[in-house]
Amino acid sequence: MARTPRRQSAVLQTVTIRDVAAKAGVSVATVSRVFNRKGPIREDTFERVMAIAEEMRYVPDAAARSLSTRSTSTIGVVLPELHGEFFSEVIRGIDVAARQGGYHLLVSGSHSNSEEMRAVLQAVRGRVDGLIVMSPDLEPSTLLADFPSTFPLVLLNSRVDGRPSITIDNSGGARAVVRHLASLGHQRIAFLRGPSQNADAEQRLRGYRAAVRAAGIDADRNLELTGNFTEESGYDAVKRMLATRPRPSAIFTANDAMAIGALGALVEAGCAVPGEIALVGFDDIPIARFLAPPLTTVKVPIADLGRRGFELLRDSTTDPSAPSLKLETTLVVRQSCGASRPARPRRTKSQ
Amino acid sequence: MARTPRRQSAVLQTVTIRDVAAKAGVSVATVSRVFNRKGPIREDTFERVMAIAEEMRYVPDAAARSLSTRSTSTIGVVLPELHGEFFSEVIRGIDVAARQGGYHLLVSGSHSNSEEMRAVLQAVRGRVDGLIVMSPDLEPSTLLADFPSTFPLVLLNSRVDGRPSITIDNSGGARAVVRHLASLGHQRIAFLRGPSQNADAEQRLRGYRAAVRAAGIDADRNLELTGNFTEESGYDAVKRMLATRPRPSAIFTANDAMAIGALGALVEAGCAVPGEIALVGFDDIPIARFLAPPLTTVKVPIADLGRRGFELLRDSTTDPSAPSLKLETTLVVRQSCGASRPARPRRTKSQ
DNA sequence: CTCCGCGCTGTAAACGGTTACATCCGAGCA
DNA sequence: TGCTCGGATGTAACCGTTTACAGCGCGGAG
Repeated sequence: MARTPRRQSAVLQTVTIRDVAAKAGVSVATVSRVFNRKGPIREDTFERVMAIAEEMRYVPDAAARSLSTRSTSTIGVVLPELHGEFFSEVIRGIDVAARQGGYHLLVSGSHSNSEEMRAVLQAVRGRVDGLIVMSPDLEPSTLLADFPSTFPLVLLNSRVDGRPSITIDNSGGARAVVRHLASLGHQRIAFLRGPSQNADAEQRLRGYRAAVRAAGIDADRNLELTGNFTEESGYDAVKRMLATRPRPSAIFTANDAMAIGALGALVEAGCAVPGEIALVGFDDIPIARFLAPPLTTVKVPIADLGRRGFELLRDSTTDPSAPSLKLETTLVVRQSCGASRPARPRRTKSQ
Repeated sequence: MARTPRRQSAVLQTVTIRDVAAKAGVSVATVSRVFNRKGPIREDTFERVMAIAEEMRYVPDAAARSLSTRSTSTIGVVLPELHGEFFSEVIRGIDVAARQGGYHLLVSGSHSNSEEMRAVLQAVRGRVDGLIVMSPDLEPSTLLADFPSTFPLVLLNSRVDGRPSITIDNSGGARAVVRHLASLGHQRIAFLRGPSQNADAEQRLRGYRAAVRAAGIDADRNLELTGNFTEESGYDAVKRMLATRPRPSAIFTANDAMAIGALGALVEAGCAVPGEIALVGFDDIPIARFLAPPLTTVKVPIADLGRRGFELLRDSTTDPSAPSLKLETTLVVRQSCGASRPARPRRTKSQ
């Protein structure tokens, strides 16, 4: 009862390891050994197999190899968003490190709610050897509940017990800003908060509060304005704030996007920056230095975040000691804070 | 001679379709049919298998499925770069469309030279069902040489005979700019070129030339300045140009990055924009509207590029008629061209 | 009552590699 | 010459699915 052998979907390569073996007059094991440079192979056998393989345009099938090996050589990257300077920079950081290490990247973004996020995590798992997850808004511990603790996984910008993670020194950055402004003589420094469920936003807030207390300057809770990381919310918050008295002499926004909005509101109100009110942001997105005046802000090492994330993932498979680490942030003084300094625009990305 | 059975690398799931079948008292075929909703299955069998699978936390193995099915459900995305607003927006466009269609994204970027590019294409192939490739600088036809013409593949922003592609109406956009400037009375419009091996750059140049000729205004070849899409090159070129006479009354740059550099040079020289010299860019990157003055430019539908790319790829597998298409660009008039108009900043990305 | 057809399910052969173990072969040695 | 030993290679089980085909039970037609 001859079965009709299944034939592949036309599109992919037709030449298998068996074809190569037959043509080279060796066994499949030998061909496999040649391709993986494993086990003892005679010089001339090696050459011959390679030549034939080349000639036949043989490329090992990734799926078959994965099935046998139990390892895809790809890692998954799950971000809340794919769009924007910030995330693309993270991905790039991971990409260069990963490719160097012989890994591919399976990315996925745009998961607003946790249902979607969970689904994506499930789908991606099984196709990857490890996962880099960034979930600033959603509580990650619940999302990761049904990942065995042995599954290689590193978190970016959030922490879960027992999982390695890479975070940013948000608090330190915020403290540096407040110290800097205080040293310039500011007594009333307003803080424009980010969304309260966002971990970064909360840490920046805590840094602000700690530094204000430490500097012994005005700690009025009315100085804390609410925003949600969007430019619009920055505009609105500052618009409202300008109607109140006494005004702060400086505004520190929890991210640069809100600083842009804030700047719009200030300019609209005819309020000189930094003359009447100084302005400082957080993130150092590329636009920051093109604002008028160029924005003083906190630089976060975004690409590093990605690179270190990959490295940590790679290492965590061999050494599960989970050495989470925190990356330094640095204050970038431009002109919006009042400590003026010239700045010639530098080269940026094309297109 | 009992072989020691191979056991998986500890990390991944241990429960296979056989385990589920055994526990549910059915055969593997039935479990498979339940999971793929294929073939006739009795209601109660379906429920029981599903329940057991859920309970055992069974997740089908992607590699095995791929091997059997000859289809990963992922598509590859190869870009020259991953960083920046432009590319991240392309990826996002692809991502949302792909996820909706049940596909995953394998991305790869940062290939400066064609050797690297070729290697990446090889590595990615076999792991994906199709490929979306963007290679504005490198000649794509040679890169794609050893891809059988049946391999599903679409090109972004470049064309190769017999391959479906999505391009942007660079020429039309450039013509619109020149027409607009001419209608404002400009007689001498300089053009700041992009790198000559870049296809987009060349098309924009051609559009500029055609429109200048059509408008019957000054077509002096000295009006064509050389640049390479970087901000720096824009700065340098305009700096040099300002030393010559007669000056143009408007500068049209082949992308926004160069416009930023150009603006820097103009401001530095005390040259009023648009008062003395009008300025127009191309791309409409997000920074564009935050420049002082806000930059008039050509908006290219970046996310569409990605989405349409995916759709074309999906369709091309069933219908290989390769309906390449060209996306419209639109002129966005802000203030740098002299046709003033107010603009309230709108909401942008957070963080 | 027999036979047919159909709905549901089971069996086992692929899919294309990797790799444990067996085998072969020639050199070195007693 | 017979034996050992190790390097090079072959054989075939196994990775976890999908799916062609076979089988079974049952209701209705003849």
